[in-house]
Amino acid sequence: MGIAERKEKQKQDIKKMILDASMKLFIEEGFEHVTMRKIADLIEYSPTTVYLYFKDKNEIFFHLHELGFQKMLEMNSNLPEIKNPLMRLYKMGENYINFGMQNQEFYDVMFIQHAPMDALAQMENCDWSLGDTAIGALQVLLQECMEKGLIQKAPVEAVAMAIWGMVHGLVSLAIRDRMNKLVPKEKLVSTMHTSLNWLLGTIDNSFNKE
Amino acid sequence: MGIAERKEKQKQDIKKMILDASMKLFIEEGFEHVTMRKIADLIEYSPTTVYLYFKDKNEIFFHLHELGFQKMLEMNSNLPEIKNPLMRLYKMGENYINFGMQNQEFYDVMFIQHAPMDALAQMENCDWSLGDTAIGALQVLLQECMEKGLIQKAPVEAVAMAIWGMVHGLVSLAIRDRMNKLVPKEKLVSTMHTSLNWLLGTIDNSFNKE
DNA sequence: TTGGTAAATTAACGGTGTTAAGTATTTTTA
DNA sequence: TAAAAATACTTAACACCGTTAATTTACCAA
Repeated sequence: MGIAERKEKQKQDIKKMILDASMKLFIEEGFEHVTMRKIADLIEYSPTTVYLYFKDKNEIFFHLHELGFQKMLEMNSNLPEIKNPLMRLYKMGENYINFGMQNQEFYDVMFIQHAPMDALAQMENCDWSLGDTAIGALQVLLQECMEKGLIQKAPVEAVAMAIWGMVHGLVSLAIRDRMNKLVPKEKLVSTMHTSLNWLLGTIDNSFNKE
Repeated sequence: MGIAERKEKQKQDIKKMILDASMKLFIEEGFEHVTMRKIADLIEYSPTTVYLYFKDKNEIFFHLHELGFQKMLEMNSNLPEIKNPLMRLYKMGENYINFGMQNQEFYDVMFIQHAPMDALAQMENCDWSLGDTAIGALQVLLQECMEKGLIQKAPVEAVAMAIWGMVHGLVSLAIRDRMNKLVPKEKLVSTMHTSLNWLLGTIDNSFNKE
């Protein structure tokens, strides 16, 4: 039955077209300018056709949010080659900030917008596995650092939340225009790195010993 | 001219009615359920009348965002009585987290939503003075702590950004449902306090000396 | 060729922010 | 006090939005 296969492939192709169009719209014009009608226009179908491939708009954003995590993962592909876990931690934080600031619309849908979480709440498997995996990786890394005596021992969960909280806080405040006056635009990213380095420096044992 | 005064007062009364209605709506039903028509319904005027008192919806949210800062300031009224600046810093952070978690819709419009900043961008005085004042207070406090040798010396701006970033990151991740699985709901606030205490503990000199 | 199925569309519903034009109402002036 | 001017408010409409029901078109199997 090659016919069924081809049909299935066509279906996947159109799904991809829809996601590509959505991505184009929200990268170029921003989240709030992504509308079902504009998506339909871009792929040259009627608006209702989109609903044959996705349950609703939230589901589309859920898929975009997944693509965002994929992109983020690619950005972290330079991590495994860093042997020193503490250096890996520094780099991980810097990657996070850079990813957020260079892909603001992706960051928005991954960590700020309600839409993908609303879609998630209506799925059978309601876990935010992508996010939980990411924070899990941070916890494992922190654990390794502590075991090797590179950073001060402390409850891993609390430290992980603190670090994630800080980098997310910096990026999301910047994205939502709350840092416009505090730091000049061109120094924003470098100041964030300074803050991150300060935080990691305070828990860095080699730093404190000196 | 008592008439002009009375008219002016009436005008202010209606403005207040509009803001009260908006506040009621967004506290009880959430930000996205605040619509011009619902506001008009609540105050029993036609939708267009609202535009005679506010330029647009963003301007209404700007005023709500101001009221949020006022509420936050009230919550910090217990700070001046704390003589030890380091203890004041702890309390300030805890207040921030508590305010955000107890007034999620206010927090949303103050630090996450675009609306008030969009309104600000179209005003003659484009400074986000409320936000900048708040972060300024944090910087002054940190400066005092450093001068008295209570915490390790470091660039004030970077440390302030790190602390603000962290508490904002924690609260905003929670508000936007990114911590549902990571921490059980009932332990969320206490875990945030743990993270904050961990961060401040690492820079607390009295803590490190022991 | 016909019948059935899958895919896509048209039309519509109820909502949104916002504006232009028109109607009351109130105040000022002659 | 009556007419004119200014103020306050409403009605109607525009151009959107997400979403659904009903309908048409395109395709494949017998």
